[in-house]
Amino acid sequence: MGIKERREREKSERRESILKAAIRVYDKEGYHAITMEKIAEAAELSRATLYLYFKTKDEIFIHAILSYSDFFRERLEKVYAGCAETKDDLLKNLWFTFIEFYEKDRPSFNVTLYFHQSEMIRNLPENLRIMLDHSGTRIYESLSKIMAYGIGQGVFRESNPKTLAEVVWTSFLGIIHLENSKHAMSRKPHLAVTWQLALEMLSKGILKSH
Amino acid sequence: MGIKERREREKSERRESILKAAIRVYDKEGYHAITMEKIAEAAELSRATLYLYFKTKDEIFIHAILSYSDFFRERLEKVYAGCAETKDDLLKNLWFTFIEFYEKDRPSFNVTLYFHQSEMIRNLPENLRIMLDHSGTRIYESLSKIMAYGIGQGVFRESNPKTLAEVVWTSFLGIIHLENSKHAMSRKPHLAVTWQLALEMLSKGILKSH
Amino acid sequence: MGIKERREREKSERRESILKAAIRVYDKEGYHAITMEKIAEAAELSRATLYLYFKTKDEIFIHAILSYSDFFRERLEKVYAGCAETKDDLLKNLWFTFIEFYEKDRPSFNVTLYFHQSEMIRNLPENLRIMLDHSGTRIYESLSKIMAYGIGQGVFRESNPKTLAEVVWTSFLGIIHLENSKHAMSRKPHLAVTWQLALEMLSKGILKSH
Amino acid sequence: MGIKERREREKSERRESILKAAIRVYDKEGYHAITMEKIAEAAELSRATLYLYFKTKDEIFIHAILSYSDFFRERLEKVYAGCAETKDDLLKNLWFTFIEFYEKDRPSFNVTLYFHQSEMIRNLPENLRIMLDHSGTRIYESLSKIMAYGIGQGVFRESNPKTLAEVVWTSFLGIIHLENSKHAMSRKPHLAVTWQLALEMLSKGILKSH
DNA sequence: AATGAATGAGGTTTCATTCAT
DNA sequence: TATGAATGAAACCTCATTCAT
Repeated sequence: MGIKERREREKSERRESILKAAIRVYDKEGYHAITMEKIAEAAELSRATLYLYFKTKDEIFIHAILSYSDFFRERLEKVYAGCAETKDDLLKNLWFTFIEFYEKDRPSFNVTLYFHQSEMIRNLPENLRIMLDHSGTRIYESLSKIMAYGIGQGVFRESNPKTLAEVVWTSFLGIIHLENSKHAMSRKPHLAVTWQLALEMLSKGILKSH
Repeated sequence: MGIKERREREKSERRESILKAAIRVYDKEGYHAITMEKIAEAAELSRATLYLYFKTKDEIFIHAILSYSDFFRERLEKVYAGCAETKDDLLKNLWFTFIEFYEKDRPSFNVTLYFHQSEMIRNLPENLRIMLDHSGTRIYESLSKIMAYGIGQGVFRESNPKTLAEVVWTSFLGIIHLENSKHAMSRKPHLAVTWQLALEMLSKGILKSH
Repeated sequence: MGIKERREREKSERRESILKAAIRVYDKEGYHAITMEKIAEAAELSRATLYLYFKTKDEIFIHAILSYSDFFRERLEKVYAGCAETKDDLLKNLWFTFIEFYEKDRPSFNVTLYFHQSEMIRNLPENLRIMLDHSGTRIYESLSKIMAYGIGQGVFRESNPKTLAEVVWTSFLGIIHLENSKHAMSRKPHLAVTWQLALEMLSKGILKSH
Repeated sequence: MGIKERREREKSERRESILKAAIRVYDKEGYHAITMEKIAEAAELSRATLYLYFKTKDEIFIHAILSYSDFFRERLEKVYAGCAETKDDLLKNLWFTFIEFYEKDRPSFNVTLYFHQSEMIRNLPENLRIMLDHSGTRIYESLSKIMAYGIGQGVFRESNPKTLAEVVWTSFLGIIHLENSKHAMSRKPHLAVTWQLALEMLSKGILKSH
């Protein structure tokens, strides 16, 4: 039935708009300042209505993260699919994919980062924690596949692909943590420069002689 | 008079014990779960007494962090002082200093990391934010000095010392973020392994041919 | 739509009932003893609900006062409107209006008196202080108009109407202060007698002809 | 013994200085803002020391008031003693005594006024309440004597002396309440003018001959 | 489906007062 | 005598969540 489908679609759109509203509020005021009231306001709905779409406040954010993470994973899979063509530039390519992805939707990226902290995770109910864990794990799986490919092709040094994935990805995230911190301190950001050097150092190593 | 000095000492010890108690609570339950009540309990004092030593809850943590950071900086200065003897192993030496420092008092390290998030920073009153900022800045200054030395000695590749400091330090922190997250997810940690590989990759580079 | 109007009306009634509850609590226990808890109890609501209607505790009282003062001013305006008929009895008429008004709702009168103390005023946030000031000022304006009329008509002695208003009104209030004090001391009140004499003394002096 | 007496005297002086400190704090910040801490600071003593001289915070103020009231009563008794010489100017003389007394030490006057409110009285423990009541009563006794004299001498109209005392005294106090309120509202005071008119109005009415 | 109204459960902070030295 | 240190008792306010319409 067309009607039923329309209903579904509308419902789905409404959910989506709530997620966007939540992210918007986070971006403007930070997690602490977020209240259901503010999300509702941003979504132009009433507080009570939010509960028709999500059971709890945390659920809203987890869903926002999941959808965002899925999107990221798809992007990584594309990188993997294009590995053959990239070859020597695989690391560089991956790194730029990170950057591009971050730049496209910083608020969502930051929420995701924020919820992946132990502090947040610990306070999540079991079911949400598991969902979050899965989404994180899948990212690493995709990354690991790429690493494994690079190692197999002799592009990357011999090493455990999973661990290598962690090293590269946490290097990237570490820089973002730092820059966010700088931003909050009202200090000048150096994102591009730091990323550039990080990539270089990861690529060729910090030590001059090897 | 000895009495006055004893008083001073006791007061200082009491402050210290409150800071420790706060860290302990954080370690066990996380920031969200912390209440003055719980800190008081852990310190075996009444809630009101805490306010004799610190004006607000955040102040407690900031002071804990400052004292911890100072300690770290001293450690870094020692590394700097011993640069000449280290020479080629400078990066390795630094990295192990990080690890050693982290291992010695994880809870304090984690609190520090936690408060350096934008989320926390944003919600700090001006004065505490500035204190926190200073302490962070000084760490980077010490690190930068070491980097500058390494670059000057031809041990490290030509690069901006400050940026290099950021790259190395955020690599380290990124891994800790990851491991904390794993811990919260009840997953198996690989700290040592990841650190090891990260050091290797930073040292020699990820790419096989250069 | 009728529904919307009903909602509005109910909301307004609920506000009113909270104001009444607050006054009731004040009357029974005095300002010091008042807590949001007690007001809530008296209004048969939860503490949190009160905050849906008023932002702070003081706001509750200020609104009670404002509505009461407005009412008083209307009453004074009626006296003014009827000045012509009253003529020689203007002062007496006014004085009985005071009494009647006081008698009708002592608790509200006393709250108003209480908040007009410097002590209370000083501790009010700017916005509430201004509201309170306005309401007080308007009372004096109405009174002054009446005085001006009386002076113009040659009923009252030549004098500054505003100042005359202050003299008469503070005479009345002074007596109430005294009686309240007696009441609190569990001593016998003499309100009627004192008022009577005060009026007499004021009359013989204020009236031009004797 | 001289030593014992010196001790007594010092103790008494110390008490006095605490009372003064309390009044000073009240004058600067108002009753709400007063804490034992602030009084102690103003008296250059420690908080605990205050309790060596006064059992509770309220006791401090009550004693300040009592001493001030006694002083006032003495002043009134002098007026009474000089009644014969004053004769026709008795009311005027009395009124100026009020003013002079008020002007000499406004803070003390205001504290006294403040504590004579029902709100304060109600929250006083039995014993202090009684002390306060006595002091107030004695003032009225003195005033009544003066009134009775005036009536007896045919200067004042025939009336109940006690009631007349109340009328005159509350007229005066009412004006002070008003002026304090104005002050707190940052509005221009008219104390002198209002007093002047009040006296005039009271005079022409109170005096038998006109 | 949408919402206005209501609430329970806390958390931070302040202060008068006590007590051991 | 003087005081530093400690505390119990409150009070205000916020917010996620539920419910009746």
